[in-house]
Amino acid sequence: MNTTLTEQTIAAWARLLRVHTQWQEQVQSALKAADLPPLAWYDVLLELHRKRHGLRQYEIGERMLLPKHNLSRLLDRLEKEALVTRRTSPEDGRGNRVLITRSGRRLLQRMWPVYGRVIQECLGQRLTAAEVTTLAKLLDKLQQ
Amino acid sequence: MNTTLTEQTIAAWARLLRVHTQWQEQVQSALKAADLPPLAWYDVLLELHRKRHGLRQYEIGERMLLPKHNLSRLLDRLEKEALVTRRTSPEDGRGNRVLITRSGRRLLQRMWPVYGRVIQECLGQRLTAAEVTTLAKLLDKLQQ
DNA sequence: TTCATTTGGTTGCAAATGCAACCAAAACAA
DNA sequence: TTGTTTTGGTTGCATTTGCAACCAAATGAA
Repeated sequence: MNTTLTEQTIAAWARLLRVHTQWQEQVQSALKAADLPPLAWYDVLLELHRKRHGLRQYEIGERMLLPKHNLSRLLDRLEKEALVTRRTSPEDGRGNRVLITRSGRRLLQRMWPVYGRVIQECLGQRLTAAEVTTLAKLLDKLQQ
Repeated sequence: MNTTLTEQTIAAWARLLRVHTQWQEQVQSALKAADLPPLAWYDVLLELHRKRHGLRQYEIGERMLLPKHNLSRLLDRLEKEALVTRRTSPEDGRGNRVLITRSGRRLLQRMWPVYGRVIQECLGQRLTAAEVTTLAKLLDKLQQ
């Protein structure tokens, strides 16, 4: 097992952090320019969109790597805008099941073009298809 | 110019975001466990450490991709802990020049081992040297 | 010179995040 | 059964971030 930190490793690390902030800026400002809510809303809605029977709150938290108290209040905001509903869970009296609403799906559809365009501009356009694949593979190795 | 967003591009994008959050969690919790301040403090101090004559505030902001109001208050906190000093700039009456203090450098030295270890664990250890180099190159293409 | 514009930085207020404590239901143990 | 621990989720409070307005010095135009 290699324990020596190299310059290349530090460089890769620093670049990933920087790329991430740039992307974040691009996405958020594009969304704002289109008068759309922040990216986190999209993430929640997308997770829910995929599951016909909704998700438990903790499941969303796991998928999004979001601490529970944080998610709790994020859902408060989404619920206030009627984009999701919280229904007390039949299988577990403590928790609840979160479902996306019709207008939640509509919002998702309005956000995707804006988001997708930024992804293409920041990533798709700057690398060849082969490079993108390589990148995806490397990042996959870094997960979990 | 390629304008079609592929599945691979979306996958790479999503993975980078996820890897970033994981890293962030790892770093911050390691720092906290060692009773050290957040990563942003390290970043500022490192930039200043490299420049004998300090930096203008806006220069730090550019390097860190941090909005100015945000940086302004970050420096307030650092200054309150005597890790940096703000000196009114001789060359420009509006701005100021920020310098690292001796204890700022000491803090940097205490933070680095903790930070470096996480970098090695999350990145260095998980890829071969060649892969790290490839990753660094790809990320470089994505910058700016 | 004078006036308008830009730039570097700060501040007040609202919104979001982190932390710790909390509550109630579920799971486990005796 | 009863008592303890764990789990899912919420809430109060402090810290941080974002936004917009602001100030003063610098730059540029007339």
